[in-house]
Amino acid sequence: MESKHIATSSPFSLHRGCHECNLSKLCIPIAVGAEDIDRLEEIIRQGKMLNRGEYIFEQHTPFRSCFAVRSGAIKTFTVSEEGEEQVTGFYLPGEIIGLDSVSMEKYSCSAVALERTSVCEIPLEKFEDLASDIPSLQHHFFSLMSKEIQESRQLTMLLSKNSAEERIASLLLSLSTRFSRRRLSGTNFRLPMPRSDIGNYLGLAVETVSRVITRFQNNGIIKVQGREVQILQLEELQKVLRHDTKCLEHQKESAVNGR
Amino acid sequence: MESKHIATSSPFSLHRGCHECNLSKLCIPIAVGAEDIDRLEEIIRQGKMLNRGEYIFEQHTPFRSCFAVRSGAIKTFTVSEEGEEQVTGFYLPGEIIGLDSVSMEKYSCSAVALERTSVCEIPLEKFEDLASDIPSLQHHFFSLMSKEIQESRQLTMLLSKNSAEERIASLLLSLSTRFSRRRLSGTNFRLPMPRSDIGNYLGLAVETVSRVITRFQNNGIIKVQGREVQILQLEELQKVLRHDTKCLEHQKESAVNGR
DNA sequence: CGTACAGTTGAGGAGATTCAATCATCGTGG
DNA sequence: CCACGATGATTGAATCTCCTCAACTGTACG
Repeated sequence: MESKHIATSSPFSLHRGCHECNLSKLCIPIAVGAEDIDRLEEIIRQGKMLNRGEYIFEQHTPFRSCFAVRSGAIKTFTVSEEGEEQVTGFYLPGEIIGLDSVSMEKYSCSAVALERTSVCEIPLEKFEDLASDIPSLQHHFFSLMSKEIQESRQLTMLLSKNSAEERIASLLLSLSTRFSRRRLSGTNFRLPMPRSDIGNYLGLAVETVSRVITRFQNNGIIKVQGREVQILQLEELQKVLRHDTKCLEHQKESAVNGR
Repeated sequence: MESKHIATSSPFSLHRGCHECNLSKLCIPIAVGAEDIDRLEEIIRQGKMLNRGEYIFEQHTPFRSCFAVRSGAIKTFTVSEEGEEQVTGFYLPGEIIGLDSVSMEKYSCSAVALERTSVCEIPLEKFEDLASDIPSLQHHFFSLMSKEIQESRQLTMLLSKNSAEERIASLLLSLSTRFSRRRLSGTNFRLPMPRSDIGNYLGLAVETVSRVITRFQNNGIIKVQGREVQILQLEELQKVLRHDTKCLEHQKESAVNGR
């Protein structure tokens, strides 16, 4: 269970540059030619390590940098005046955090490591200069931010229109495709976050998350053991998201049928 | 009721440049020095007029430009595969639409005029070149996009954590501050959108929107006549948003008391 | 081996939805 | 200028999904 850390966060990989990073096709370097990667590397501080629970940055502190996740997993969240936490996102290797605070005075959310995690720091001031010089880099960064807006819109839509089942199906599918992109299994993976964070993120009570997951399992769509997830019927999960299927065969009936 | 249009969208103002536009402090030009505004004006197509119901751009068509709203009001929305509409935002003068599609192949949403509206077109390709040349412009544009992410996050939060009353209070307050920014009344204004769009945007049924508005009115917080809104107690509305007050004194009781 | 925390399960209740009917408003054409 | 249909808005009643509260189970860790 801890073994996967070794692969991605060994001391060696930490000090490799963007050239060697196997995430470069997902990350910032994708935008720049080989000759410009060196300039990019110059401004990026590589491979800062964090233990579970450690902060990458904190809400309301001065904004300096975005961060690329290199290994591990991160959650971002805001805390309202009343002290309520709101999870705004989960970030996996190859993804960028801090885009919502670019060109702001202060970070608009906090970011904490959900497990042992390494990140690359992208100081925005220097980065903006570089982006002015390299049009494709500016373009790519616009694109990243634009995607972030779209994803947030997606989530908004999910929350405003979809049932608990559909929301959870959506999250599972999102994780699945994001693992696949990194050439990991899209059907067998470990949830980096506790149920409470899932609920918070999706606007559901923990109990509801738990119930829905159990329901999915009873319907043979997934198999769950703690945080270990196995997607057995990907298509069914997609159907759930499309309002096609409802898996809410309330257990009453099956109970009556003596199962 | 139609008089306000004359002020902001008379043929004259349409062909005035950014220099004279009274929205320049809210819009793009804020970022550039006086000497650079001319270069900005060169690439911006000013004052395109649209009637209510006309599209500024349509989802899935090739992305070319962002648009700054000059007068009127716009709603953006996506249509899912099943044909369901999801309103993603309302935009008032001084605000920019299309940021969620920057550096994308195609528009990720459609934009239609909610009333007679004029917009300025910002062709992104040329704009990116200019942004490379003018660091403050690049910076400002990053900032705009970042704000858009944050606002979308705000909305997500609203939908996931807040009741119907709180959501509607939030929208009213948002409109109020946005009108104020333009030095219009923040307490007396006309809703540019129908209840159905409000409901769709806030993840509520039209009936719920109607009920909550009526409730607010019964509690003396606002006065509503069709789309004309008068905020009578701004502080109370803010309290609602902070979970402080609940205005759900269900009418039952007042009915018992013989009203 | 007990404490703490994460996750599951059950019962009951509250807020929002859905369905249905009614009322209001507005632009249009006779 | 008024009647008309259409769309938008309101109100009521019944239903349902999800939340809350509570108890319980499992698991990690000192």
